[in-house]
Amino acid sequence: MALFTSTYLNKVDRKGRVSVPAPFRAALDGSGGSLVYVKPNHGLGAIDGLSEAWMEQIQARIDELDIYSEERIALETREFSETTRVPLDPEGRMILPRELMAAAGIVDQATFVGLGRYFQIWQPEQFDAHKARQVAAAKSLTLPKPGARPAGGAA
Amino acid sequence: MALFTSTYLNKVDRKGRVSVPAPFRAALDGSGGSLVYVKPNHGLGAIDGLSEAWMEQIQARIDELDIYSEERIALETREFSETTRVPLDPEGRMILPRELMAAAGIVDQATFVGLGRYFQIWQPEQFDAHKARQVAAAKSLTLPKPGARPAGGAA
DNA sequence: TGACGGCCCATGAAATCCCATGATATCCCA
DNA sequence: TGGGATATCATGGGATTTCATGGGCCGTCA
Repeated sequence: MALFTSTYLNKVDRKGRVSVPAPFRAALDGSGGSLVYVKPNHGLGAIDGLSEAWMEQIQARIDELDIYSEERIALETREFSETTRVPLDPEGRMILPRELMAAAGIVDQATFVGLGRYFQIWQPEQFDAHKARQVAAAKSLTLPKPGARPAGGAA
Repeated sequence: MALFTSTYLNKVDRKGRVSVPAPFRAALDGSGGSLVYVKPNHGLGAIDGLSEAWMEQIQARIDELDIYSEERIALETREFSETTRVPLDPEGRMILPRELMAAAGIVDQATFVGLGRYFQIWQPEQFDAHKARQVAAAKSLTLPKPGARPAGGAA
């Protein structure tokens, strides 16, 4: 699965269309076709962009939980009920759902941010601020060898 | 996985292209294909060059963390949002992203520095100064035996 | 009918490919 | 082992394609 990396600043035109950065398109194609799943990220005030393959990952993690458990229902609702499947036009553009644009504060520019397995779409200034915070927060974080860390929560 | 060693001074042409030293290319090919991932090294004012295999290592470690955990988001942002996947042309050249060149102070020459598992790209004079400092600092350092050092050392 | 989404076409800038050059390396064979 | 023939490499330039962006037109659905 190709990784989403780097950040790109693109314009949103009058019709609400934005070019998905070509490298992101390639990564999306590789995992299911020319479409994206978008979902509001309420905690961050951004939009999450997911590939078909990643959606399945999320489902797989949810499948670890008991059916009908409160946690599972809450997560299912959060992960899927607000997620929209968005096709790309022949030029590789997507139309951002209006509520998501509004919630993220996006008007005529959008920053696409690669985060490995998925990406985010931000109002440019908000992303700059967010990134500064995250880089500071990650300053002293290290990446242990696989297995060196107690598996988080489920196991 | 072949190691990156030695240092090379190459020209950056008008189009922003630089030849990746042939031995580095060989090492990159061996670990994923004719492409490099580049990432600003803010602490040093240089550019880090990573192989596909190395990036996959990083992703694999991040995959151990809970999705949407604060730690994971911080690391994803730090590791991927500034990292660009750069393909090599048929002659083995790469195009350095403009922001990275600017951040590293590179204009028309670049020093490629092998550092084992990865390499760096420097503005030549800055590297010379850096190297002098490093050699001095490393003078009395030893290399511990495998396993002799506790794993989780936060810098 | 009017808003919206889909398609197609057009444009300039940038990236990519392909070919060419000289300078080193490397090889081969007597 | 010398020395020419052959690769490899870093470099340069021109031609071609991709990419992001903008606009227009048309069908659809309420």
